[in-house]
Amino acid sequence: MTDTARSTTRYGTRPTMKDVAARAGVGLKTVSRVVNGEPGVTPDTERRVQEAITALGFRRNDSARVLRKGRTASIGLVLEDLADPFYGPLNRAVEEVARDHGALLINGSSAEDPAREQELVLALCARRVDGLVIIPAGTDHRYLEPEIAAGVATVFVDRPAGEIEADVVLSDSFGGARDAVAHLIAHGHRRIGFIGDQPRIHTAVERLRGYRAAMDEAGLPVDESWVALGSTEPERVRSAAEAMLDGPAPVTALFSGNNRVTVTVVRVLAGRPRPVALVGFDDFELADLISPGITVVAQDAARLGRTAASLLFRRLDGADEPPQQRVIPTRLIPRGSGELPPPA
Amino acid sequence: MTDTARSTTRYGTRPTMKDVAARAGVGLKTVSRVVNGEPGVTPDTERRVQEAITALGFRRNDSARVLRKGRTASIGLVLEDLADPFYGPLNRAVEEVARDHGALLINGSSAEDPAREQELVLALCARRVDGLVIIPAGTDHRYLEPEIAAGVATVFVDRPAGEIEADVVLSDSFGGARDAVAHLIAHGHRRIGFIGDQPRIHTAVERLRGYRAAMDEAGLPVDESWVALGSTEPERVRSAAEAMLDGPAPVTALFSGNNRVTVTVVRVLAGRPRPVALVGFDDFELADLISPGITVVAQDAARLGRTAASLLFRRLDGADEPPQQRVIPTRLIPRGSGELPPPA
DNA sequence: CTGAAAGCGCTTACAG
DNA sequence: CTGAAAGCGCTTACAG
Repeated sequence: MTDTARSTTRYGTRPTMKDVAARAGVGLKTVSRVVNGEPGVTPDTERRVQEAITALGFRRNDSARVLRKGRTASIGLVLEDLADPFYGPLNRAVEEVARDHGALLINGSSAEDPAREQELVLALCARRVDGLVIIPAGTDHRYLEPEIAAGVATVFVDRPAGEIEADVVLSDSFGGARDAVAHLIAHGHRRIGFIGDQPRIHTAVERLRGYRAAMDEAGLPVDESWVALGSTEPERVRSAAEAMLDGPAPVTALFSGNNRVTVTVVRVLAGRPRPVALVGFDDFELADLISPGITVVAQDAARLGRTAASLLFRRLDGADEPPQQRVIPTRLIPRGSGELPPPA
Repeated sequence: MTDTARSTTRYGTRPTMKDVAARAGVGLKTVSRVVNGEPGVTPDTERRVQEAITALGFRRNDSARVLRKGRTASIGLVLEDLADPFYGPLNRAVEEVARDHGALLINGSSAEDPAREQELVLALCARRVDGLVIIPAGTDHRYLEPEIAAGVATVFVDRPAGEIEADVVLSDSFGGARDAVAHLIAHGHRRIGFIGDQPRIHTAVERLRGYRAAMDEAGLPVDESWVALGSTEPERVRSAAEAMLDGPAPVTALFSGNNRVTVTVVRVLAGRPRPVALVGFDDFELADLISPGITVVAQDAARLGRTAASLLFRRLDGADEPPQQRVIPTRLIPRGSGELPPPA
């Protein structure tokens, strides 16, 4: 049956309310009432309509409905990479909130490319999503102004919007980084390296600021060879780490600026005879099972997502407050690698 | 400006082609031509229309377009949990293929709940997605028959569809499990335990079948206390592992049925004095940095996603072949834990 | 090169 | 309790 049915009814042949109405011998509006569970239909009429619906395999076309209703009951989430485990819990948290509000989630990766971010965001606006949760790749979001003015609720997460005022939900990158570095200092380190993400990324800059603040508060000088911002490609991170460890002013501890950097640094350190202390920004699975366990500054990615999505739906429910900034605290989790002392 | 503009133009006040036409002093169809880059508009007219578009902040409403065009240029992906790192690369791969075909991706988690899967899938059908990629939670997909008959292309991934014929892309669970267990046997083990997912999940059953086949081929008996299928909750896995290790016929090696099981088993083994061999189904980040490195049977999740999405778009492009089944090979990666010998 | 009319599948506003 | 008409914002098919 499948093949024939498929080839003959393949496209555009779905039954409509009009078809159901004709088959049930009622008006269009009556079908609409039954489909939407509105009152004012006799049980007998309702039954006839239900039978026609079942017989024809009718399913309401929500994209027609949307056109009349205004709201699409869908939101967009633009993040950097759907494959990055850091974004999984955030993604899921946004989905749960959307689901609670009866909305679907359209997802996309910017691949850290501002042009791709813009293309994706504007495609979502063209689909008339009710709102957007954006982890920005770009630094200029003025392209969103007409959309926001037209009523597209927009919340930025993890990094702030550029050149426009908008709601934003951030982790405490500065505070978390300062805690991490202060932790290493408290364990006796004086020469500490920082390997972070590209300097155009807000969190990288904030974490560098936290690193400098902790060093400064302890009265420790920072040799500029101890700071390396750049891509998170393994080769770049590896050579940055090696330069710091083997350079003229070798570091005794490293602070890595995000989970991708940490992973590479762990690999580099695993191949070395002498232990080097390490604290990483971002937690990751099994960090406690490596030996020593990796001390991290954990972000609460699920809470980041939940907070952003809740804010979004508050806006959609009509909240008309000025743009807000929410900061989610981080948590230092000691596991061993950050408590290693400097060599005697 | 933002606040006033937002509160006055908040909803439903986006400019339409009609507004653009009025402002540019042209007909509706001319605006449509300019917006869609169709030929047959003089440069001068085009310029006037473009000016009106910019002045009004017009953006074409794709959801109206969709209603006329038939295709929505969107596909749905229903997986188990957006937060699960295993699905990240699959998700991203599906997105990339969708993007190559100009389609957006609507995402959702079934939370391993058949009712929620169905609800989500039917909501996607109501939105008239062109196609669906489904990692099924349920075992009866007859509810999809009218949708498939109406032309919704559907591809199942990771687990087959239940009670209907449909395209499916699977990892070689049976072969991978057999390889894993044969590997342990080759390293001298005779008493090997298997801790897997719930028996209603197809992959769990296939992997159990692979386990039994390998044992059988080696002429080894299987004590039924060595097999435990069930939830992947840490408590369940922990007690299953402990029962096998401390029971009357203690195992010397474990084969864990998926990444969540493996993670818990690694934790259990880390707390034990005597080394126990382990091979896990599914690779995970940093598996090589734990000591010993965790030997795994790796699935190619990205290829799973890419294959499924490509098949989907082939269907959308009119391919009218009978339902296909594609099997993606797995790969055993020895890292140490699977090469541990049994105690002397 | 340009545009008026009809229609996609629903909901809204209204009348009986 | 029921339904005919108008309209959401586009595209299609056609005419000038």
